Amino acid sequence: MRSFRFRILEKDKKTKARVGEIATRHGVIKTPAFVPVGTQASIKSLTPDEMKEVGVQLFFVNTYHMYLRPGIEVVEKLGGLHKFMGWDGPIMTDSGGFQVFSLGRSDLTKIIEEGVEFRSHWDGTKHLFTPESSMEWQWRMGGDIHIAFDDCTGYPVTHAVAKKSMERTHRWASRCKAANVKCQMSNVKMGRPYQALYGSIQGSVYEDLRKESAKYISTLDFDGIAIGGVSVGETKKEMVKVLDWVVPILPEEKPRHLLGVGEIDDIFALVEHGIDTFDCVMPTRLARMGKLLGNKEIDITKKIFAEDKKPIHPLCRCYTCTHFSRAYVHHLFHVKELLAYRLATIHNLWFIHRFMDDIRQSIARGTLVALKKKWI
RNA sequence: GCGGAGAUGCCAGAGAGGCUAAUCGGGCCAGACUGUAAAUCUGGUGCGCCGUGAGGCGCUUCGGGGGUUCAAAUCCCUCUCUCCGCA
Repeated sequence: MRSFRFRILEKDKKTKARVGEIATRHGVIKTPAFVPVGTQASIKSLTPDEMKEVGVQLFFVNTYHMYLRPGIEVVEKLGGLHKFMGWDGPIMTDSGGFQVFSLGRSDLTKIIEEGVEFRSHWDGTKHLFTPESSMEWQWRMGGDIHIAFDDCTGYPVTHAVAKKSMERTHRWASRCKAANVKCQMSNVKMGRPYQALYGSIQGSVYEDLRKESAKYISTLDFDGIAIGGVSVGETKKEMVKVLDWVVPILPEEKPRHLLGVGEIDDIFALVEHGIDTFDCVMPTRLARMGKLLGNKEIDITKKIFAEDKKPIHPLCRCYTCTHFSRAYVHHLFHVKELLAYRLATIHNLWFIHRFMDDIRQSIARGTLVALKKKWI
């Protein structure tokens, strides 16, 4: 019995945008949805109550980080991710594949056919990650949606390198699928609910590779498709081209996730291409740097806000904007008070979730194009 | 009043004859960040000019004034002001 279902509710006539619902055993996700990143089982500085209040439907936890600390066993012993962190909504776990790229630049990883040898960024110890182990660990942590372990191709790379990397991702995808089948069988035996798995597409900025990857991953009967290897240094135009190539090949009825993109100006492009969910660290990271989202992004650390009585955004209804002045938030940043990061994160996530509300509504009403004009 | 210490760029604080237009911080300004080794990182921060660039040139700066020296934030004299002890 699959406690995972995706339904398309409305389609935009002018673009490929669609409104839908992903049903998981921990709740329904209205799509298109922004997925904030909570790498270490925490959206930095927020409590689960605050996450809810701000509109988080689903967020992203990283297997690599959780494996190193506190360790998969600890999470398991504490009853799985949901219980461990006190969040009862849907959770998506990433495979650790991105760390091939992000840590790889500092020589902390070594790719072999078997998987990836990681050097812990905490203490330098060596650890082997394989498609099978990533699947098992994600299964044991008990997230609702898992991502296949892929080889995230860097940028720029030659066609030959990208091809090799993509082919490895494909072999690993098959292994992930096989491992996942075993996990699901265990779930049935143990009376545990079904956990979804998304396959991951690579291929860098090469049309033939991207198309090949989209076709191959689509054949493996994943519950959803993730597009990876994007926002690794290529231009925004190149990223959009990848979507142009890939999305038409993907099965209509499966949810599509784009890995690692989500600046405000990207979101229209994603949604118009029929992307259903996308995760990004940007709103939370920018918040911690004092960059607050709005019609105009402001840097609250600037001196001009030192005595500004106005809220961050005049029309915003978030907790931060309804309770505090720019001057106060500026002060908190200035003295590095922890509350600064929290208030800023609340604002940015509230903002982007309201923005997604608008996007969903405008797709349903057929006014997406108009909304985009208003913003861009 | 006596004795002692000190006055350095927006702040704080090094420097004790040439390598100093002046270390390091902070502040300020600018930039970066997209499946988080990120409450992070990078750059700029006297004025003017030349060079695409590396860089170069000139001027004005280390409390005020005056001196010594080829050369002074650094040595000497003096004034002003601050601080600490003792009265």
